[in-house]
Amino acid sequence: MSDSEKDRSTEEKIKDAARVVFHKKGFAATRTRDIAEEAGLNLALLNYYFRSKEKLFDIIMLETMMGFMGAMMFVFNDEGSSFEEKVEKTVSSYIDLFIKEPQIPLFIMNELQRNPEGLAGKLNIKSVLLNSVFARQYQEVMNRRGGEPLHIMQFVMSLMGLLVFPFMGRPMLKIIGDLNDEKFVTMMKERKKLVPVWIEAILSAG
Amino acid sequence: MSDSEKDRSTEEKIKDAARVVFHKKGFAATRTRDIAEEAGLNLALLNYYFRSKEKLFDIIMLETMMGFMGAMMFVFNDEGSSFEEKVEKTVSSYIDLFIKEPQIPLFIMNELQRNPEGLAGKLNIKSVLLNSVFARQYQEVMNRRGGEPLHIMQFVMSLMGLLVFPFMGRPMLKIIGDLNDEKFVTMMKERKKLVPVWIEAILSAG
DNA sequence: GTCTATATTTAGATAGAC
DNA sequence: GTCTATCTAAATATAGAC
Repeated sequence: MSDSEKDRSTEEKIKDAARVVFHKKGFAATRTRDIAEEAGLNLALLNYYFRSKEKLFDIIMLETMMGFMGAMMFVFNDEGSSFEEKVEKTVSSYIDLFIKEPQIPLFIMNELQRNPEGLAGKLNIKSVLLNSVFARQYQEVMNRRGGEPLHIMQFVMSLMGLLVFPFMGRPMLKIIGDLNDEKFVTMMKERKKLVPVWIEAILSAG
Repeated sequence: MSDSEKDRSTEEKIKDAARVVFHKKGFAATRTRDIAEEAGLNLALLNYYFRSKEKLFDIIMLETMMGFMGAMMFVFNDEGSSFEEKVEKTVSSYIDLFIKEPQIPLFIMNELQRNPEGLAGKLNIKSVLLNSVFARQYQEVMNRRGGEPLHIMQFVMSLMGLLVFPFMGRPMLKIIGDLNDEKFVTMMKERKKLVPVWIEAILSAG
Protein backbone atom coordinates (compact mmCIF):
# COMPACT_ATOMS: atom_id res chain seq x y z
CA MET A 1 0.00 0.00 0.00
CA SER A 2 2.79 2.34 -0.92
CA ASP A 3 0.42 4.90 -2.41
CA SER A 4 -2.39 4.69 0.11
CA GLU A 5 -3.94 7.36 2.26
CA LYS A 6 -1.75 6.47 5.21
CA ASP A 7 1.48 6.58 3.31
CA ARG A 8 1.34 10.05 1.94
CA SER A 9 3.14 12.44 4.18
CA THR A 10 1.16 15.20 5.83
CA GLU A 11 2.95 17.70 3.67
CA GLU A 12 1.79 15.88 0.53
CA LYS A 13 -1.76 15.65 1.81
CA ILE A 14 -1.86 19.39 2.31
CA LYS A 15 -0.43 20.09 -1.13
CA ASP A 16 -2.88 17.73 -2.79
CA ALA A 17 -5.80 19.33 -0.99
CA ALA A 18 -4.52 22.82 -1.74
CA ARG A 19 -4.21 21.95 -5.41
CA VAL A 20 -7.80 20.78 -5.55
CA VAL A 21 -9.26 23.79 -3.78
CA PHE A 22 -7.09 26.48 -5.36
CA HIS A 23 -7.74 25.10 -8.84
CA LYS A 24 -11.46 25.14 -8.21
CA LYS A 25 -11.88 28.46 -6.45
CA GLY A 26 -8.78 30.50 -7.16
CA PHE A 27 -6.65 32.23 -4.55
CA ALA A 28 -8.99 34.84 -3.17
CA ALA A 29 -12.08 32.66 -2.78
CA THR A 30 -10.16 29.86 -1.10
CA ARG A 31 -10.15 29.71 2.69
CA THR A 32 -7.32 27.91 4.44
CA ARG A 33 -10.03 26.15 6.43
CA ASP A 34 -11.35 24.63 3.18
CA ILE A 35 -7.94 23.21 2.42
CA ALA A 36 -7.56 21.77 5.91
CA GLU A 37 -10.96 20.13 5.65
CA GLU A 38 -10.25 18.75 2.19
CA ALA A 39 -7.03 17.28 3.56
CA GLY A 40 -8.75 15.89 6.66
CA LEU A 41 -6.25 17.72 8.81
CA ASN A 42 -6.01 20.52 11.28
CA LEU A 43 -5.83 24.13 10.17
CA ALA A 44 -2.71 24.85 12.21
CA LEU A 45 -0.75 22.34 10.19
CA LEU A 46 -0.95 24.46 7.07
CA ASN A 47 1.02 27.19 8.74
CA TYR A 48 3.34 24.71 10.39
CA TYR A 49 4.35 23.29 7.02
CA PHE A 50 3.98 26.25 4.67
CA ARG A 51 4.11 29.41 6.81
CA SER A 52 1.23 31.16 4.99
CA LYS A 53 -1.61 30.75 2.54
CA GLU A 54 0.32 32.80 0.02
CA LYS A 55 3.46 30.66 0.17
CA LEU A 56 1.38 27.52 -0.24
CA PHE A 57 -0.38 29.06 -3.20
CA ASP A 58 2.89 30.06 -4.85
CA ILE A 59 4.05 26.45 -4.73
CA ILE A 60 0.85 25.13 -6.27
CA MET A 61 0.87 27.85 -8.92
CA LEU A 62 4.47 27.16 -9.86
CA GLU A 63 3.93 23.42 -10.15
CA THR A 64 0.75 23.91 -12.17
CA MET A 65 2.42 26.33 -14.55
CA MET A 66 5.37 24.05 -15.02
CA GLY A 67 3.10 21.12 -15.79
CA PHE A 68 1.14 23.24 -18.22
CA MET A 69 4.03 24.86 -20.07
CA GLY A 70 6.54 22.07 -19.61
CA ALA A 71 4.61 19.47 -21.57
CA MET A 72 4.23 21.84 -24.49
CA MET A 73 7.84 22.96 -24.54
CA PHE A 74 9.09 19.41 -24.54
CA VAL A 75 7.06 18.63 -27.65
CA PHE A 76 7.82 21.95 -29.31
CA ASN A 77 11.57 21.46 -29.14
CA ASP A 78 11.76 17.90 -30.43
CA GLU A 79 13.96 17.96 -33.54
CA GLY A 80 12.78 14.52 -34.61
CA SER A 81 9.12 15.28 -35.32
CA SER A 82 7.45 17.24 -38.09
CA PHE A 83 5.30 20.32 -37.62
CA GLU A 84 2.12 18.33 -38.18
CA GLU A 85 3.19 15.67 -35.69
CA LYS A 86 3.86 18.34 -33.09
CA VAL A 87 0.37 19.76 -33.53
CA GLU A 88 -1.21 16.31 -33.20
CA LYS A 89 0.84 15.42 -30.15
CA THR A 90 0.10 18.75 -28.45
CA VAL A 91 -3.63 18.53 -29.06
CA SER A 92 -3.84 14.95 -27.91
CA SER A 93 -1.87 15.33 -24.70
CA TYR A 94 -3.51 18.57 -23.62
CA ILE A 95 -6.98 17.17 -24.15
CA ASP A 96 -6.04 14.18 -22.00
CA LEU A 97 -4.67 16.49 -19.32
CA PHE A 98 -7.74 18.72 -19.29
CA ILE A 99 -10.16 15.80 -19.18
CA LYS A 100 -8.40 14.75 -15.98
CA GLU A 101 -8.00 18.28 -14.58
CA PRO A 102 -10.56 20.54 -16.25
CA GLN A 103 -9.98 23.54 -14.02
CA ILE A 104 -6.36 24.08 -15.02
CA PRO A 105 -6.84 26.43 -17.97
CA LEU A 106 -9.19 28.82 -16.21
CA PHE A 107 -7.03 28.72 -13.09
CA ILE A 108 -3.91 29.68 -14.98
CA MET A 109 -5.48 32.38 -17.15
CA ASN A 110 -7.04 33.89 -14.07
CA GLU A 111 -4.10 34.05 -11.80
CA LEU A 112 -1.95 35.24 -14.66
CA GLN A 113 -4.32 38.14 -15.20
CA ARG A 114 -4.35 39.02 -11.49
CA ASN A 115 -0.59 38.93 -11.27
CA PRO A 116 1.08 38.96 -14.68
CA GLU A 117 4.61 39.60 -13.38
CA GLY A 118 4.60 37.05 -10.58
CA LEU A 119 5.59 33.86 -12.28
CA ALA A 120 6.41 35.01 -15.77
CA GLY A 121 9.84 36.03 -14.54
CA LYS A 122 10.51 32.91 -12.55
CA LEU A 123 9.77 30.62 -15.46
CA ASN A 124 11.14 32.94 -18.13
CA ILE A 125 8.74 31.78 -20.77
CA LYS A 126 9.35 35.00 -22.60
CA SER A 127 10.99 33.84 -25.78
CA VAL A 128 10.66 30.13 -25.19
CA LEU A 129 8.02 29.81 -27.88
CA LEU A 130 9.48 32.18 -30.46
CA ASN A 131 12.87 30.45 -30.30
CA SER A 132 11.53 26.91 -30.44
CA VAL A 133 11.96 24.28 -33.13
CA PHE A 134 8.21 24.55 -33.61
CA ALA A 135 8.46 28.25 -34.51
CA ARG A 136 11.17 27.49 -37.05
CA GLN A 137 9.08 24.74 -38.61
CA TYR A 138 6.10 27.07 -38.69
CA GLN A 139 8.07 29.54 -40.78
CA GLU A 140 9.05 26.75 -43.15
CA VAL A 141 5.40 25.78 -43.59
CA MET A 142 4.53 29.41 -44.25
CA ASN A 143 7.26 29.77 -46.87
CA ARG A 144 6.24 26.55 -48.59
CA ARG A 145 2.62 27.65 -48.66
CA GLY A 146 3.32 31.12 -50.10
CA GLY A 147 0.74 33.91 -50.12
CA GLU A 148 0.11 36.33 -47.27
CA PRO A 149 2.11 35.07 -44.25
CA LEU A 150 0.20 34.57 -41.00
CA HIS A 151 1.82 35.85 -37.79
CA ILE A 152 2.77 32.89 -35.63
CA MET A 153 0.85 34.35 -32.68
CA GLN A 154 -2.33 34.43 -34.76
CA PHE A 155 -1.75 30.76 -35.33
CA VAL A 156 -0.96 29.98 -31.69
CA MET A 157 -4.02 31.88 -30.49
CA SER A 158 -6.18 29.81 -32.79
CA LEU A 159 -4.62 26.50 -31.86
CA MET A 160 -4.99 27.25 -28.16
CA GLY A 161 -8.48 28.60 -28.65
CA LEU A 162 -9.64 25.42 -30.34
CA LEU A 163 -7.86 23.31 -27.75
CA VAL A 164 -8.35 25.11 -24.47
CA PHE A 165 -11.51 27.16 -24.73
CA PRO A 166 -14.03 24.31 -24.44
CA PHE A 167 -12.67 23.53 -20.98
CA MET A 168 -12.79 27.15 -19.86
CA GLY A 169 -16.31 27.62 -21.19
CA ARG A 170 -17.51 24.24 -20.02
CA PRO A 171 -20.24 25.42 -17.60
CA MET A 172 -21.73 27.74 -20.20
CA LEU A 173 -21.39 25.23 -23.02
CA LYS A 174 -23.09 22.56 -20.94
CA ILE A 175 -26.05 24.86 -20.41
CA ILE A 176 -26.50 26.31 -23.88
CA GLY A 177 -25.77 22.98 -25.55
CA ASP A 178 -27.70 20.83 -23.08
CA LEU A 179 -24.72 18.51 -22.54
CA ASN A 180 -24.05 16.20 -19.61
CA ASP A 181 -20.54 15.33 -18.41
CA GLU A 182 -20.32 12.13 -20.38
CA LYS A 183 -21.33 13.74 -23.65
CA PHE A 184 -18.92 16.59 -23.02
CA VAL A 185 -15.98 14.24 -22.52
CA THR A 186 -16.92 12.25 -25.63
CA MET A 187 -16.87 15.45 -27.65
CA MET A 188 -13.49 16.42 -26.24
CA LYS A 189 -12.08 13.08 -27.33
CA GLU A 190 -13.51 13.63 -30.81
CA ARG A 191 -11.63 16.90 -30.91
CA LYS A 192 -8.31 15.03 -30.79
CA LYS A 193 -8.95 14.13 -34.41
CA LEU A 194 -10.90 17.23 -35.42
CA VAL A 195 -8.57 19.98 -34.26
CA PRO A 196 -5.49 18.85 -36.22
CA VAL A 197 -7.61 18.61 -39.37
CA TRP A 198 -8.98 22.09 -38.78
CA ILE A 199 -5.51 23.47 -38.12
CA GLU A 200 -4.46 22.10 -41.48
CA ALA A 201 -7.51 23.74 -43.07
CA ILE A 202 -6.75 27.06 -41.39
CA LEU A 203 -3.17 27.06 -42.64
CA SER A 204 -4.29 26.23 -46.18
CA ALA A 205 -6.97 28.90 -46.15
CA GLY A 206 -4.55 31.81 -46.44
CA MET B 1 -22.71 68.55 -19.71
CA SER B 2 -25.51 66.02 -19.62
CA ASP B 3 -23.15 63.09 -19.35
CA SER B 4 -20.52 64.61 -17.09
CA GLU B 5 -19.19 63.45 -13.76
CA LYS B 6 -21.65 65.64 -11.86
CA ASP B 7 -24.70 64.48 -13.70
CA ARG B 8 -24.51 60.79 -13.08
CA SER B 9 -26.52 59.82 -10.05
CA THR B 10 -24.70 58.37 -7.08
CA GLU B 11 -26.31 55.03 -7.78
CA GLU B 12 -24.92 55.05 -11.32
CA LYS B 13 -21.48 56.06 -10.10
CA ILE B 14 -21.43 53.09 -7.74
CA LYS B 15 -22.58 50.67 -10.41
CA ASP B 16 -20.00 51.93 -12.89
CA ALA B 17 -17.23 51.61 -10.32
CA ALA B 18 -18.45 48.18 -9.26
CA ARG B 19 -18.47 47.01 -12.87
CA VAL B 20 -14.87 48.09 -13.35
CA VAL B 21 -13.58 46.49 -10.17
CA PHE B 22 -15.62 43.28 -10.29
CA HIS B 23 -14.70 42.70 -13.93
CA LYS B 24 -11.04 43.14 -13.12
CA LYS B 25 -10.76 41.21 -9.87
CA GLY B 26 -13.81 38.95 -9.61
CA PHE B 27 -16.12 38.77 -6.63
CA ALA B 28 -13.88 37.32 -3.94
CA ALA B 29 -10.84 39.51 -4.54
CA THR B 30 -12.87 42.71 -4.69
CA ARG B 31 -13.17 44.80 -1.53
CA THR B 32 -16.11 47.13 -1.16
CA ARG B 33 -13.55 49.79 -0.24
CA ASP B 34 -12.01 49.46 -3.70
CA ILE B 35 -15.37 50.15 -5.27
CA ALA B 36 -16.03 53.15 -3.05
CA GLU B 37 -12.62 54.56 -3.89
CA GLU B 38 -13.05 53.94 -7.63
CA ALA B 39 -16.38 55.78 -7.42
CA GLY B 40 -14.92 58.63 -5.36
CA LEU B 41 -17.57 58.07 -2.71
CA ASN B 42 -18.00 56.94 0.84
CA LEU B 43 -18.05 53.28 1.69
CA ALA B 44 -21.34 53.51 3.59
CA LEU B 45 -23.15 54.57 0.45
CA LEU B 46 -22.69 51.16 -1.13
CA ASN B 47 -24.80 49.57 1.57
CA TYR B 48 -27.25 52.45 1.56
CA TYR B 49 -27.97 51.90 -2.14
CA PHE B 50 -27.42 48.17 -2.59
CA ARG B 51 -27.72 46.54 0.86
CA SER B 52 -24.71 44.25 0.40
CA LYS B 53 -21.68 43.44 -1.72
CA GLU B 54 -23.41 40.31 -2.94
CA LYS B 55 -26.53 42.10 -4.14
CA LEU B 56 -24.44 44.67 -5.95
CA PHE B 57 -22.46 41.89 -7.57
CA ASP B 58 -25.60 40.08 -8.69
CA ILE B 59 -26.77 43.19 -10.53
CA ILE B 60 -23.44 43.66 -12.31
CA MET B 61 -23.27 39.97 -13.17
CA LEU B 62 -26.78 39.95 -14.59
CA GLU B 63 -26.21 43.03 -16.71
CA THR B 64 -22.89 41.70 -17.96
CA MET B 65 -24.39 38.35 -18.89
CA MET B 66 -27.29 39.99 -20.67
CA GLY B 67 -24.94 42.20 -22.65
CA PHE B 68 -22.82 39.21 -23.53
CA MET B 69 -25.57 36.80 -24.50
CA GLY B 70 -28.08 39.36 -25.72
CA ALA B 71 -25.96 40.68 -28.56
CA MET B 72 -25.40 37.17 -29.85
CA MET B 73 -29.01 36.10 -29.57
CA PHE B 74 -30.18 39.14 -31.47
CA VAL B 75 -27.92 38.28 -34.40
CA PHE B 76 -28.64 34.56 -34.20
CA ASN B 77 -32.38 35.01 -34.57
CA ASP B 78 -32.38 37.41 -37.50
CA GLU B 79 -34.37 35.74 -40.28
CA GLY B 80 -33.04 38.17 -42.89
CA SER B 81 -29.36 37.23 -42.84
CA SER B 82 -27.54 34.17 -44.10
CA PHE B 83 -25.49 31.78 -41.97
CA GLU B 84 -22.25 33.28 -43.26
CA GLU B 85 -23.44 36.80 -42.54
CA LYS B 86 -24.33 35.83 -38.98
CA VAL B 87 -20.85 34.45 -38.40
CA GLU B 88 -19.24 37.61 -39.77
CA LYS B 89 -21.48 39.88 -37.75
CA THR B 90 -20.93 37.92 -34.54
CA VAL B 91 -17.17 37.86 -34.92
CA SER B 92 -16.99 41.54 -35.72
CA SER B 93 -19.18 42.80 -32.92
CA TYR B 94 -17.68 40.59 -30.22
CA ILE B 95 -14.16 41.59 -31.14
CA ASP B 96 -15.21 45.25 -30.91
CA LEU B 97 -16.81 44.59 -27.53
CA PHE B 98 -13.79 42.77 -26.13
CA ILE B 99 -11.34 45.38 -27.37
CA LYS B 100 -13.29 47.89 -25.29
CA GLU B 101 -13.87 45.56 -22.31
CA PRO B 102 -11.24 42.84 -22.40
CA GLN B 103 -12.04 41.39 -18.99
CA ILE B 104 -15.58 40.32 -19.84
CA PRO B 105 -14.92 36.79 -21.11
CA LEU B 106 -12.75 35.72 -18.21
CA PHE B 107 -15.12 37.34 -15.75
CA ILE B 108 -18.12 35.47 -17.10
CA MET B 109 -16.44 32.08 -17.46
CA ASN B 110 -15.12 32.40 -13.95
CA GLU B 111 -18.21 33.35 -12.12
CA LEU B 112 -20.18 30.81 -14.11
CA GLN B 113 -17.81 28.12 -12.92
CA ARG B 114 -18.06 29.25 -9.31
CA ASN B 115 -21.85 29.33 -9.43
CA PRO B 116 -23.26 27.52 -12.47
CA GLU B 117 -26.87 27.51 -11.29
CA GLY B 118 -27.01 31.13 -10.17
CA LEU B 119 -27.83 33.00 -13.32
CA ALA B 120 -28.42 30.22 -15.81
CA GLY B 121 -31.94 29.87 -14.51
CA LYS B 122 -32.72 33.56 -14.42
CA LEU B 123 -31.72 34.05 -18.02
CA ASN B 124 -32.96 30.70 -19.25
CA ILE B 125 -30.36 30.42 -21.94
CA LYS B 126 -30.89 26.69 -21.91
CA SER B 127 -32.27 26.06 -25.36
CA VAL B 128 -31.94 29.55 -26.70
CA LEU B 129 -29.10 28.51 -28.97
CA LEU B 130 -30.42 25.14 -30.11
CA ASN B 131 -33.78 26.66 -31.08
CA SER B 132 -32.35 29.65 -32.91
CA VAL B 133 -32.54 30.52 -36.59
CA PHE B 134 -28.78 30.13 -36.59
CA ALA B 135 -29.03 26.49 -35.50
CA ARG B 136 -31.53 25.79 -38.27
CA GLN B 137 -29.29 27.41 -40.86
CA TYR B 138 -26.34 25.43 -39.51
CA GLN B 139 -28.20 22.19 -40.20
CA GLU B 140 -28.94 23.37 -43.73
CA VAL B 141 -25.26 24.06 -44.31
CA MET B 142 -24.41 20.60 -42.96
CA ASN B 143 -26.96 18.92 -45.24
CA ARG B 144 -25.74 20.83 -48.27
CA ARG B 145 -22.15 19.90 -47.49
CA GLY B 146 -22.80 16.18 -47.02
CA GLY B 147 -20.28 13.81 -45.41
CA GLU B 148 -19.91 13.22 -41.71
CA PRO B 149 -22.11 15.78 -39.92
CA LEU B 150 -20.44 17.92 -37.23
CA HIS B 151 -22.31 18.42 -33.95
CA ILE B 152 -23.35 22.04 -33.67
CA MET B 153 -21.70 22.32 -30.26
CA GLN B 154 -18.37 21.26 -31.75
CA PHE B 155 -18.84 24.11 -34.16
CA VAL B 156 -19.88 26.63 -31.50
CA MET B 157 -16.94 25.67 -29.28
CA SER B 158 -14.59 26.32 -32.15
CA LEU B 159 -16.14 29.60 -33.16
CA MET B 160 -16.05 30.86 -29.58
CA GLY B 161 -12.56 29.52 -29.06
CA LEU B 162 -11.22 31.42 -32.05
CA LEU B 163 -13.14 34.51 -31.03
CA VAL B 164 -12.94 34.64 -27.26
CA PHE B 165 -9.80 32.82 -26.22
CA PRO B 166 -7.25 35.46 -27.24
CA PHE B 167 -8.83 37.86 -24.77
CA MET B 168 -8.86 35.34 -21.95
CA GLY B 169 -5.27 34.34 -22.60
CA ARG B 170 -4.08 37.86 -23.24
CA PRO B 171 -1.56 38.12 -20.37
CA MET B 172 0.07 34.84 -21.31
CA LEU B 173 -0.02 35.54 -25.02
CA LYS B 174 1.58 38.92 -24.48
CA ILE B 175 4.46 37.28 -22.64
CA ILE B 176 5.13 34.27 -24.84
CA GLY B 177 4.57 36.26 -28.03
CA ASP B 178 6.36 39.41 -26.88
CA LEU B 179 3.40 41.63 -27.81
CA ASN B 180 2.55 45.10 -26.54
CA ASP B 181 -1.01 46.38 -26.20
CA GLU B 182 -1.02 48.14 -29.54
CA LYS B 183 0.19 45.10 -31.43
CA PHE B 184 -2.31 42.92 -29.62
CA VAL B 185 -5.25 45.14 -30.59
CA THR B 186 -4.04 45.28 -34.20
CA MET B 187 -4.01 41.50 -34.30
CA MET B 188 -7.51 41.31 -32.85
CA LYS B 189 -8.76 43.61 -35.59
CA GLU B 190 -7.09 41.39 -38.19
CA ARG B 191 -9.04 38.48 -36.74
CA LYS B 192 -12.30 40.09 -37.83
CA LYS B 193 -11.39 39.03 -41.34
CA LEU B 194 -9.42 35.90 -40.50
CA VAL B 195 -11.89 34.08 -38.26
CA PRO B 196 -14.80 33.97 -40.75
CA VAL B 197 -12.45 32.61 -43.42
CA TRP B 198 -11.20 29.96 -41.02
CA ILE B 199 -14.73 29.04 -40.02
CA GLU B 200 -15.50 28.48 -43.67
CA ALA B 201 -12.39 26.32 -43.98
CA ILE B 202 -13.34 24.30 -40.90
CA LEU B 203 -16.81 23.60 -42.23
CA SER B 204 -15.42 22.54 -45.60
CA ALA B 205 -12.79 20.30 -44.01
CA GLY B 206 -15.24 17.60 -42.95
C1' DG C 1 -28.34 61.58 0.91
C1' DT C 2 -23.83 61.65 2.73
C1' DC C 3 -20.44 61.26 6.09
C1' DT C 4 -17.61 59.53 10.54
C1' DA C 5 -17.23 56.30 13.78
C1' DT C 6 -18.13 51.77 15.28
C1' DA C 7 -19.99 47.22 15.56
C1' DT C 8 -19.80 42.51 13.67
C1' DT C 9 -18.09 38.81 11.10
C1' DT C 10 -14.74 36.33 8.86
C1' DA C 11 -10.37 34.41 7.97
C1' DG C 12 -5.28 34.06 8.50
C1' DA C 13 -1.93 33.14 11.84
C1' DT C 14 0.06 31.63 16.39
C1' DA C 15 0.72 29.96 21.43
C1' DG C 16 0.97 26.30 24.10
C1' DA C 17 -0.68 21.64 25.66
C1' DC C 18 -0.02 16.98 24.40
C1' DG D 1 4.09 16.56 14.60
C1' DT D 2 -0.55 17.40 15.76
C1' DC D 3 -4.28 19.41 18.05
C1' DT D 4 -7.41 23.06 20.72
C1' DA D 5 -8.01 27.46 21.84
C1' DT D 6 -7.04 32.09 20.93
C1' DC D 7 -5.20 36.31 18.92
C1' DT D 8 -5.14 39.68 15.28
C1' DA D 9 -6.13 41.83 11.11
C1' DA D 10 -9.10 42.76 7.51
C1' DA D 11 -13.38 43.51 5.48
C1' DT D 12 -18.49 43.90 5.51
C1' DA D 13 -22.22 46.13 7.44
C1' DT D 14 -24.65 49.52 10.38
C1' DA D 15 -25.77 53.49 13.80
C1' DG D 16 -26.25 57.95 14.25
C1' DA D 17 -24.74 62.87 13.43
C1' DC D 18 -25.19 66.32 9.94
